[in-house]
Amino acid sequence: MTKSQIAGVLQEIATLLELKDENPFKIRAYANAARSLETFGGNLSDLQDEEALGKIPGIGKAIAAKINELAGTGKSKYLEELRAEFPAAILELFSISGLGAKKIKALYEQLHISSIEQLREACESGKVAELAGFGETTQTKICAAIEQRAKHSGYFQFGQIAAETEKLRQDLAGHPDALQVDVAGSYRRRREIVRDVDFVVATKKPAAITETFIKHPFVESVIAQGPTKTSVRLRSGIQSDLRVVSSTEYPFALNYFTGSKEHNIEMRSRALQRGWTLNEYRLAKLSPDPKAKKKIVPAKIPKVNQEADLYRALGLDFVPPELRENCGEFEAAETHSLPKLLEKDNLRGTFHCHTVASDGHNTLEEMAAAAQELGLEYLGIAEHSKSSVQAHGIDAAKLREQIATIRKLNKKFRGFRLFAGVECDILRDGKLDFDDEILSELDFVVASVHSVFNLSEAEMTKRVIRAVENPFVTILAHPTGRLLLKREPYSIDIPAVLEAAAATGTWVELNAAPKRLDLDWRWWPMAKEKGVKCVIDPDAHRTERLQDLWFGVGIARKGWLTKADVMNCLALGKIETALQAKRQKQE
DNA sequence: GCCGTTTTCGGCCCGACTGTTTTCAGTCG
Repeated sequence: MTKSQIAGVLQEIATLLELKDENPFKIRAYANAARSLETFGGNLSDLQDEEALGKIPGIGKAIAAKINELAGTGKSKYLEELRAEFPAAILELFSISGLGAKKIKALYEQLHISSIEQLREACESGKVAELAGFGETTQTKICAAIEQRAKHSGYFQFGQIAAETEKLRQDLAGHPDALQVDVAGSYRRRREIVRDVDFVVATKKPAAITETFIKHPFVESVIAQGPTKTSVRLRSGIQSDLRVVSSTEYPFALNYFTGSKEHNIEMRSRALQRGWTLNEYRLAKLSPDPKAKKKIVPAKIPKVNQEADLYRALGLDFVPPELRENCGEFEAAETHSLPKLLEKDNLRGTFHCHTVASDGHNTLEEMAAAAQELGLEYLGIAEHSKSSVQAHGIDAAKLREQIATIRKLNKKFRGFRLFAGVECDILRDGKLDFDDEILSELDFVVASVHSVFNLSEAEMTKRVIRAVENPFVTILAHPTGRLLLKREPYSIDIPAVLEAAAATGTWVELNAAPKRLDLDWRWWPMAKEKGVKCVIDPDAHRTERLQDLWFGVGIARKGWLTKADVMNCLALGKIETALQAKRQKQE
């Protein structure tokens, strides 16, 4: 079982414990452990090493033993016992918004409802409204939530909602009573998948801001509305929450609603250690607890005008939002060792773009012009190779033609260069789709898997490593092949691939297309530790998509990467040297 | 079930909104 499958099992245990009305802290322990395991970026070669597992925060003796059992046998006796108590489909009821463990338990015990279909029938026949604690309104809301769920999965790719979000933010910021406006939440943390969009607004006239928000043309319906908090459904299907606060409260609200939840918990516990309590409005002195054995004398509360002041008050350097996942940022912020993260302006060029020669929509000239407009000094063209028939992959003759055209075009440019490359398919056995002779004529080679995704982990890993070991391969593209919300990554041993990339000096791509964002941010700290270099590519099939680089920068920042870790931060002269050096390394 | 610069026991983040209730439980983030 993989790390993330095991994390899934731990989460399922937590959910089932909730249904059983178990001790809430026990439930939280399992949920925390699941998340902690999922996001743990450190070296964890052996999931059966209980001692190493126990060192992961949130995982103690009992859970370490269960992980060990899962890793060894693929099963958990404890999980099976829990599952036996409820019908399997009952878990899907948790995806209906407005339903939690208590209500689901009541529906199951009193109406024997254990699936969404049964729930819909019970609502339609009016039985749900008759239950104690339920009513007509709840019944109607459940019906609406079931419909909503059928229409949208509830999950959105960051890139799907970015434009809408930025526009809404601008419109709120344009309101004369809006003093400060930010998007908070997972959007601000640049998560690849978001469930909602959170706005925080500082104002003296909360009602006016709320009114503007709910009347915005993007808003489809109002879910909840109060004096400080409003929730709506946008036309795209995503939920959006607005919080309106005063200017003094703003830094606290922004910090709180940016999260992550785990980050907030740590922030609050750090406040408690200082004798303070932290909420979304302020830092306040704890009222003395008469039951406490030893008294904490609260320190004086410093003035907080912006988020950075709050971090300073808690003995921390400012933590960039992308790092707020409780994955080591506190240790680093405390010891002044947070990295200076990559900025968008650090990028000097990019690779891996397509043109009309394969499945792109623009010409070489158009792509080059668009890249220059973005201020880039170089652009690498990498059409699909002949095996990718579905993507109109090109053969050696056509590739040679393109090389010649690129060389000719380059004579016309000043301070800009096109690099001739190819996105060469990695065949089933790890051989490349072109022979070394033609690869050697190119400036760079991107290697990627586009077929036969269902190999075993061992076979897939061997296949990709074989490609990485070809001296002409410059970049390993989208290393897991995932399509967010659509296709799972193929099974592959990423640490082993990173090891091979480090040994051969092959750059690993951070594919910036919002549907990919691959390699995932969770792997980059390990990649960096192994000495692997990153390259951020938009995989653009049309000129506008060059701007996807922005999404890639967000993910690189989440992966703790700096300018020095990303190859395409090199200026034109230096990248030319680096491309040559990569080849000479093994020739 | 986890955790410890005070701790191996006794805590565990905290508030908004809703609906069904007459003071609060459930859900959500």
